[in-house]
This record gives sequence, structure tokens and C-alpha cells, in this order.
Amino acid sequence: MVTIKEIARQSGVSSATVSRVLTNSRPVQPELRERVTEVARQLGYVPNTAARALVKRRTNAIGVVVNNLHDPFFYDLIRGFEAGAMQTDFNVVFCSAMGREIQQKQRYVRYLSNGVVDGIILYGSYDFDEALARELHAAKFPFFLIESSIDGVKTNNFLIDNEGGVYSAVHYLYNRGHRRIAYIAEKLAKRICAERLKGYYRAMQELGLDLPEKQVRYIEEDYRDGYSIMEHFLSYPPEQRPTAVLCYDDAVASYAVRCAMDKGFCVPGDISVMGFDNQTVLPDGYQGPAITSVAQPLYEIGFDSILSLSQILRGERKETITKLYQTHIAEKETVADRKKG
Amino acid sequence: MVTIKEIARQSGVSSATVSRVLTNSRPVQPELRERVTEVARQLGYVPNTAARALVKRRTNAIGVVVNNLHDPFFYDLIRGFEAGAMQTDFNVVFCSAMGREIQQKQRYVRYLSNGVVDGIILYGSYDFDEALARELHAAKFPFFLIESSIDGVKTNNFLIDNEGGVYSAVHYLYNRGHRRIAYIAEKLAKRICAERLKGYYRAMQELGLDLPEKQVRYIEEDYRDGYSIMEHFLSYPPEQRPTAVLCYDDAVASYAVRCAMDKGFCVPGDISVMGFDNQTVLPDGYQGPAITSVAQPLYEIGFDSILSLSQILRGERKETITKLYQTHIAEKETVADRKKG
DNA sequence: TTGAAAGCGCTAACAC
DNA sequence: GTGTTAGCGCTTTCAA
Repeated sequence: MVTIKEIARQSGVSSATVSRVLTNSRPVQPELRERVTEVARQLGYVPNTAARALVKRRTNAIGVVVNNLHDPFFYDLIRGFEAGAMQTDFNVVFCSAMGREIQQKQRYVRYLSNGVVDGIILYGSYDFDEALARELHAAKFPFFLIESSIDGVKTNNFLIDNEGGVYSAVHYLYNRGHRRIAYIAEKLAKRICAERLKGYYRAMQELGLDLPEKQVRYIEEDYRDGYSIMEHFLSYPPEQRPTAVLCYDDAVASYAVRCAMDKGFCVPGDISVMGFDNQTVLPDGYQGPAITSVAQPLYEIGFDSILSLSQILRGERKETITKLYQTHIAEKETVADRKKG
Repeated sequence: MVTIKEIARQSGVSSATVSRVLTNSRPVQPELRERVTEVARQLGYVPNTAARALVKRRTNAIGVVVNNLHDPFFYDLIRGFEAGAMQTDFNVVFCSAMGREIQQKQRYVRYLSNGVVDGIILYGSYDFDEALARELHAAKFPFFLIESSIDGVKTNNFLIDNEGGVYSAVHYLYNRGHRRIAYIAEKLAKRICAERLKGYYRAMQELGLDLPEKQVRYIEEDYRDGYSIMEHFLSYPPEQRPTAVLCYDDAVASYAVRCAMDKGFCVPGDISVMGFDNQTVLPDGYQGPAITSVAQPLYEIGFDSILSLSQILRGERKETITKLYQTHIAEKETVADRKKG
């Protein structure tokens, strides 16, 4: 490893001068500057991040922490982060916890927030994400929350209007003549599960549709349960059977569609299906019709969060940044308009 | 930030003792140990990574550097990295350069290799990846190459038998009665492009099939060119038209299939198509038949590389690790057996 | 403008 | 077993 000391020795100046040249922090005689620069170049000097971080208490890096980085769900979000990273001087590093691991996520957050990065972008809406956020908040460490927030504490966060998204999806179906609209819900300890379900109830109530008790069913294990729940809905007699099934997310919806098709139902001819997330990538090689879905602007969120956090870290913005992103309906092939034909 | 010094003060011992307790490095009186542990816990102490890295010259972290982390191509690879990370004590961080950016990739490699991580896993087969590898090698920094190597220098690397993969794909088609087998090639400055093409030529030659000059065409821009190239092949008179088109990768193949279907050809009835990578996720919402492809064991490679690098860093393995991973044919829906029916 | 020296938070060698 | 001390590579006072 080539150090500043070595450069100092070889160019006959003090290490302080080398530092001044390399960081451009104070004026240095042009000839010295040149000499130092040249020696540094020849030796292939790269500053030691740890040493610099220790004394400056700045690392010039931003950390992004998620669960399941491999999940195609993150496609647009990561693209946004990457694009944001191109626009800033901060180095951006990603850390991923497997499954719904809290231990590992906590470990990464602690690791990053103590001398590795200057700020963290934490993606997730599990209950433990809020706990991690509280920890960062208590430590006064700069961070940005995506899809979560801390009750009673104002923090930088980007939220998505999950409730409004499902609410508008119900209206979308209603406007196309659907009245018996079922919902397949997720009951993880994630705020977005509750928010989405709430949007469903609110819309159904406002539209004066039947109280949806028997039209809401919860996933037990994972998204594959969409299959058996759909099977259940399809077992209803035709006059009670839902004409549309709204799903917590697209993965669930994909299994609902699979089931319907397997049972000889036509989607959307016989039954419509909607999802959430507008994922281009569905699990297990789904090849059915493209799923009409509630889309969230993940690219923008990724991009904006990197840029906003950069601004905060540079001190360019002092205020707490909060934003609620709106969703839109991505019209695809799984919803029929019952008012036509 | 709570430091070791503060803990020392509050628990009435020296900071050396605190360090000993916290790192479990040497015996400490049980009561002192307990006192220190308790104070540390109460204060929410987390060791400063930078300080520790500086003195130990170890960070206990591994860096993974790729281009386009968002690319669904990485699905299995990232899953492998994540699973590997769960099996080791090292923290794993990912860095991503956009597009075919060399600047940013170099910046990340330099950043990581100077005080942020103990070892790097570099994925990529661009020419500049080799240059980056040379840099790391010159700096004697521990690293692992996936899909690339340095000419004349023995380094830790995992390679995939790209040539053999395409070679066996040609045989696979041959065994199913195909004789006019075309190839859509990529001509990026990537070693895998050359390797795959070589496998095609070798197989065609060994099988005594027509010299494939007019059966090989190169992509100009990106994978979408698969469409126009397929269009070209389809314009041949039936007796000269390829019965199978082998593609550099699945993204290209997906556009080749699109084209064939658009032009009213049946895949694989009228023309067979094969890809490479066995991607579950194809670009732009591809919905055609599942593409028969040459599959590489990306999950294993990701997993193994983390574990192998961990072992190297812990000094458990001294030898240079080199491995050539074999591919296999993933049979899907785009190849017809012309010897049947 | 430059150099000497202190110190960021931590570990490790050395003494006791 | 424990405290004292030096020092990792760098930046930043403070003098000169």
C-alpha cells in the first residue's frame, strides 16, 4: 500500500503538503504541486478510505440497505439508485439481507453507520425497519426511509400511497362494471399490507358494495397461496363469485391467474385479476396474460432518494424531506370491461 | 458517537480492557467483563469500522463489483452472493457501475480496495475488467474474478465454459435434425462474445456443416437487433433458410422469437431458436414461448465465490483457486425435433 | 506557503 | 489480567 508518507519522502516535502495537494485543500507552490502529483501518479496512490474517514468523520459514501436485493421487484428501484449514483460524488454501496432477516439487516445498518458511509437509505416496511430507523434516529445518523416512517418522529422519508393505489384500483374495476370485487391480502408485519387492505375497505364502503367479509382472504405462507385462494373464490356459485380479484401484489396475482386458467376460466373473460407493483418479472416463469396492476414510481424514488440524501449530507438542504408518491394504474390484459359487449 | 474511551471512563477501566472485552481477544476478569459489557450495551456502543480497519488492516468485509446490478441477469448470481454472505462473518457490499462504464467501475474498485473491504469479487468479462484485475493484482489486493482472467497471470477466478456451452448447443440442435444452424453474435469487447462464437465455429466445423459465413450475423447496437437479424434470416428462400437460430444470449433470442412470430412463423414449428444464460426474465415484457437455452450455474458461482474468498482472506486456503463451471442445456419450448413427425 | 505535531477510534506490544 | 503507550494513514491545527 502506498501512503502519503511515501509520496512525501520521494518528493521531498512533508506529508502535510502532500495532503494539501491531493485534497486541493490549500494553496501549494505550483512546482511542488506538480512534483507531488507526479510521484503520486507514478506510485499509483489511492487514498486510504478508512484513515480519511477516521479523521474527517466523513466517508463520502452512501449505503443502501434492502432485503432480497435479487428480487426482480427492485429492478426499477436499483436502476434509480444507479442513475442517482452517477449524478453525485458519493460512492454508493448496497447491502442485502436475505429473506425477512432482521439480524442481518441490523448488522448491516450498524456496520455501515459506524464509519463506512455518511448516510443510509433504508428500504422496507417491516416493523423491524421502523425499529432500525429508530436506532439510526437515536444515533443522529443521517438516513432516508423508503416505504416506512417512525410514528411521532419526523424523518426523511419517501412513502408510496399504497392505500390510495388500491382505492383507485377498486374504482377502476367499479368503473368497468365490477361489483363483486374480492381481495387477496398479505398479513405480514409490514405497514404496506395494512395500507393496501385499508384502501380496499374504504373504496368498497364508499361505493356501497357488499361488506366484503367473505371476499377478503389472507395469504398464509407466501404468494403461491394466491393459487388456493383463487380456487376458493372460483368455487362460489356464479351469482356470488367475484368478477374481479384484486391482489396484494403481482406475485400473488400471477398465481391467481394461473389457478383460474388451470380451472378452465378465462382471464379476463370470466374473471378479472389485478395486482400491485407493476412487476415486469413474475415468479416461477409465469407466462399468462400481462397483469393489470397498480404501478409505483420506483425509478424516481430510487433516483430522488440518492440525490436528496446527497444534498442533506452536503448541507445543501436542512429541512426534513418527506414525500408521498402517487401510483397509477398500468393497464394490461387481465381486466375485462363488463359494460362493453 | 460513543467511543471505547467513554465506556472505559464510565466503567472505570482502561480503554485497552474495554477493547479486550469487546473483541474477546484476551482474558478479562469476569466482573470487569460484565461491567464493561453492560455499559457498552447501555450506551449502544457500535465499534467504528474505520478506526478498526485502520489499525487492523482488516475490515472484515467483502466487496462485489458488477455492471448493471439491476439487470435481471444477476438474479441467481445475487441470490448466490446473498446465501454465501449468510454463511460467512464477512459483511458483503455491492457496488454497481452503470452501462458499460469503466470509470465508475474503476472508481468503485479503487475505493473498496483501499480501506473499505478486504477482498473484491469482480464480475465481468469486458476488456476493462481485465485491466482492473491487473491493477488489483499489482497492488497485491485479494480478489476473485468471475467470467474473466488475466493473460499470463494466475489469479483466483471462476470461469464459465462459454465455448463448450455453445458447442453443445449446436450438437443439441444437430441431434434434433437441424443442419442449417445460424448464429447471432455479439461483438462487444467481452471475452465471452468471442468464446461463444468460437464454440459455434468449432461445432459447425466438426459436424461438417456448411461453412457458416452467411449464417453468422453480428448485433450492431444491442439485443433488440436480434429482431432485424432474424428478419434477415427469414428472408432466405426456404431451402437456404436456417432451421435453427442460436443466439448469443436470451435477450437477443427473445427478439429473434418476437420477429419470427410477427412474421407469421411458428416457433419452434417453422424455426427453432436457442439462447444462452437461461434467463427467467426477458426484456420488454417478452411473452413468447419459454426459450431453450444454455444455462450457467450462477447461483453456485455467487455462493462459491463468497465462500472461497472468505477462506482465502482467513488464510484457510493458500492456493490460487481456479474453476471452470460447466453449462447445461435448459430444455424449454423453442426447439423442434425435426426427426420426429 | 510549508513543516511539525496532535489526534481521529481503535488494537497490540510491552510492561507490571 | 490490566494499564500505559505507540501507531495505523490521514487531515488539520499551530507555528514558523
